[in-house]
Amino acid sequence: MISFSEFETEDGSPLYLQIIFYIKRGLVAGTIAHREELPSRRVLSALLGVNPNTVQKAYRLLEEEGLVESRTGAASFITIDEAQKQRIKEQLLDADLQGLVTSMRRMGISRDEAVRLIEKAWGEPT
Amino acid sequence: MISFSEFETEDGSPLYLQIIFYIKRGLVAGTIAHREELPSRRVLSALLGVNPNTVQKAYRLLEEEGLVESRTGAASFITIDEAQKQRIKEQLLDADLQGLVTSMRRMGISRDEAVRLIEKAWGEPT
Amino acid sequence: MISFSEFETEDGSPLYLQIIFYIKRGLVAGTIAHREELPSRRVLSALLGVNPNTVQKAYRLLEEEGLVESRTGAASFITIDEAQKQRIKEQLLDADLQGLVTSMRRMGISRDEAVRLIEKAWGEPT
Amino acid sequence: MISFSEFETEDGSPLYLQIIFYIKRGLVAGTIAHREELPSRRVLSALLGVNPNTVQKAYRLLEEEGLVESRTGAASFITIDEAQKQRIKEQLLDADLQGLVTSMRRMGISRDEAVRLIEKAWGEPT
DNA sequence: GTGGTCTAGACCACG
DNA sequence: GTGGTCTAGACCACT
Repeated sequence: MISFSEFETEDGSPLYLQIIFYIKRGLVAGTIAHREELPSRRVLSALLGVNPNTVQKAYRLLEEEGLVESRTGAASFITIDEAQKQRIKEQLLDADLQGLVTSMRRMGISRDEAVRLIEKAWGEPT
Repeated sequence: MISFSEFETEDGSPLYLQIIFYIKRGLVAGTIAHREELPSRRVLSALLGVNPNTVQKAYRLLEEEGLVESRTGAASFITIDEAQKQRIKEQLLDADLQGLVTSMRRMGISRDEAVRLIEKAWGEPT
Repeated sequence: MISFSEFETEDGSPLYLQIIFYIKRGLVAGTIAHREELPSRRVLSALLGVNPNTVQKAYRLLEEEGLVESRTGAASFITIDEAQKQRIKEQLLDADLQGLVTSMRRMGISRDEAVRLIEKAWGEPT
Repeated sequence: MISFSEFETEDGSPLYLQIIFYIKRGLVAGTIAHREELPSRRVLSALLGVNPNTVQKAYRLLEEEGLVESRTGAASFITIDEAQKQRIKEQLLDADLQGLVTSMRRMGISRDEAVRLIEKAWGEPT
């Protein structure tokens, strides 16, 4: 069963997207695996303190993307292969990196300065 | 007059916030200076292809933050000092870095790998 | 539920103010009572033929004045006590009377003539 | 020359309409007469503390209604006959009375109470 | 179903 | 030409 213990709501982006990205990042890291079960809508909504409809929307979109399978009466579960995993990883990384580089460059920060800032923000070299 | 030639609309974040961040990053970099004029609502809205009210909302929030002054019938302009500039720089950097580190860690990426990815995304060492 | 059957849009004054005044007059008359529900944004906007946001603006301003309470997902309702009712009554009457007297005096109409005109406009002595 | 000494800006209705109504009420009362001169746009705007464009808009609308004649290089002046005066009087009175009666009735005020309130607001029986 | 927010276009007063 | 306000429609999260 997927754990949402590290989930924390962030900025102003829609909650259902935050849930989707949380799951996708777990898929990329391998902490969420093929055939793994998703918490039920009711359980997850209680866990995250959001509305069941919001969870449902996230699950529905993941299902439309082919990453989740649902069968009435049974738990939903993850379905993913290596090709999809690689595609998602690139998507997520691209979004993260492009945003950061654009932002920092616009702020007049050099590449080396950016690297120092990131190393500092990262903390211990995990 | 502030140039918006490098502005490009992004993902799902609100347009008025994108305008605000674009201006703030210019303030931090020094490419936008104290007493510099902002494009009028009509001009900027036409340039960005958005509604004049969206631009106005961005300007109004910047005014409430004390970074813009507006007077009916006259152009709006920037007002900023070094202390504010420093404060904004820290805010923007914090937001950028925290988001990146959280996302990449969750994806199982190591610090050194992250640095390599950023250097590659940056391109030439500006 | 508050009825808006007698509502009719008037001259050039803002629609959201007309809605506010309509409700306030009902509060003064007692035809709208404490804890009574307001029609939802969608229902009232369809009824009056205006945009839902116009209704929302009226409700929001009444909420800021402490006369309405709203909670996401639930109906908005009236909250008023006798002191507020009295204060509103005086405000409304002052506005009505001052406007009328100023206008008629400027038109060269005498007090007695004004009274006759009002009695005639009123029709049956309700 | 028409005097605007008693003019005072009111509620939220457009300034150019307030100027128009001020003039129309003077016409009805006879304190503004046929062939009387209007102050120039510049003079009146300075007198009322509003923008010349606002005065111009009021004059233009009065001209379109046939109540003002302008000749380039000369002062604008009033042009009105008894029939027009009567028509305007009825229009203004209708608007005043209907608004008052509707408002007070909706507030649950009786006809006699209304008359007393008006007499009190009027003050001395001019 | 509910209210909250974001985006959009027209009108007003002002310099 | 400028900024301020009113009206409008779509989307989001919640009961």
